[in-house]
Amino acid sequence: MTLKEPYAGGRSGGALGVVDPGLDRLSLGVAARLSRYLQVLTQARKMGRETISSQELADYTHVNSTQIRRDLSGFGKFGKRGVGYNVDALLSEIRRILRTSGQHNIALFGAGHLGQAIAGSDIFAEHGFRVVAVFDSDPAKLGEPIGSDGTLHVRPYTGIAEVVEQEGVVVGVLAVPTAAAQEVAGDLVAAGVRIIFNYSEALLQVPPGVTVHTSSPAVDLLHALYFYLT
Amino acid sequence: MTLKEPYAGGRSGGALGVVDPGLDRLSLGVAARLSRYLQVLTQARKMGRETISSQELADYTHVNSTQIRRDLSGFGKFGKRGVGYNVDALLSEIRRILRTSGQHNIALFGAGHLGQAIAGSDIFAEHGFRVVAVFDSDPAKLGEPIGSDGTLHVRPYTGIAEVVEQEGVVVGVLAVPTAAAQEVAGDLVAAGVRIIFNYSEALLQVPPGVTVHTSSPAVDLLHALYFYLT
DNA sequence: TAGATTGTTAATCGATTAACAATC
DNA sequence: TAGATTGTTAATCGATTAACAATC
Repeated sequence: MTLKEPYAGGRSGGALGVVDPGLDRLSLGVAARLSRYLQVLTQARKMGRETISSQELADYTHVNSTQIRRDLSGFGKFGKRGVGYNVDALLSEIRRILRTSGQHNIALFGAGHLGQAIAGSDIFAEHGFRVVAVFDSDPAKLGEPIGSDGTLHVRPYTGIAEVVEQEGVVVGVLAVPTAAAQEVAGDLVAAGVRIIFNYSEALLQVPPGVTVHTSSPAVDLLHALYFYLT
Repeated sequence: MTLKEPYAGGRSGGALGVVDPGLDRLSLGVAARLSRYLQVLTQARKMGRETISSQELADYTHVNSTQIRRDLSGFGKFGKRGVGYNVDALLSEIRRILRTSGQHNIALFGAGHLGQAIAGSDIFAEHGFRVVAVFDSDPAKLGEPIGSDGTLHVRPYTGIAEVVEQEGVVVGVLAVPTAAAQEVAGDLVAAGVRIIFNYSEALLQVPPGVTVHTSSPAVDLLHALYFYLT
């Protein structure tokens, strides 16, 4: 590893020696960890914390504290020895590194319990994402208000392509029954969406170029239980 | 790496050379991946699939196919060259390796949207876990049926310790508002629970020896978005 | 000053990847 | 047979960990 190459997979920048931090492309691992730090910092700020140490971040994220210091030091010297990191300042730095400024629009499918839990979360708004449409094929739910800000209402499951185009949807979130997931995924792909979040258990078939991320609260819990119960 | 030591972190067994597979303790990484294979296999079986290749497993889990073959070959030769793995047989093998036979009881806190989504999931029953109690402090919800089998009803938020003892609860799942999470966590710890799943955004303070796993559907989505949107 | 914590190096470990013989 | 896929090795890469000087 050369001079100041950030510890970030470093496949770009290469021979320059000095790399403009924040312009280099992040590796998946670094991006994932930074977003977890961001989540803890956001919560720590709400709790009124002014500084936080790498050890505390490690306790909350289960990422090694040396790893955390190394991740951060690749982009600058954000901490104060003997004190820790300023919560507000570090939040800003990580937001800058992750380029969280952009506004990304999400379409949600399924207004059942999970869909309502997701639509009602204020996390997205806090991080620059926005749920712009909620679809459900149950006529009984049509028009029902959903989400926390009172502006969203459940739409019928029609006209996906028009909504995707008009609202600039870049991510489709599937909170539908497993049996319905493949159909919705197909419609999303046809509408031009390239990122799908699948909270069902379905094994989705999508063409190359479309990314599917599958996870659900119950499956997550299940995976983690294998860790802890042995 | 010596003779037949499974590729599994291998901190036990050591000099023996031949290690009884299935009795060795799994590393965290291997256990996590095996449980993901299990999830895909379970779904593949429901879809009527008889065999599956390491490449297909890789597509669905985003784990490298060589890694999958290596994970599995540490415990035996389960595949057929040119064909792939038999879904049923591999399911049994992984279940045996993960010792999924045990019955583990879960207490759920919060009967809101997320709580109902979790309680209503049939994943737990499929994998040998059981939600034995659901608590909520909202009097309007008391006695309400919850879950898919009709036997569970929402309990008032009292007598945690008694329920934990009588029902043999080993895991507490928090699907409560962020502001309430710390109080419930404290009560769970006092009742002797050592594994807590936190679906709120709270940064929980727990004594040493207690494991907290924090994640929520919305936060998961957020983390993953940083991958795909750049 | 004394204690705490960062920033950084070095060593080790586990995961990823490419490659390919074995074999179904 | 020919094609496909496993089981396995070797090389590389990224994560983890220990250690510690720098310094707040």
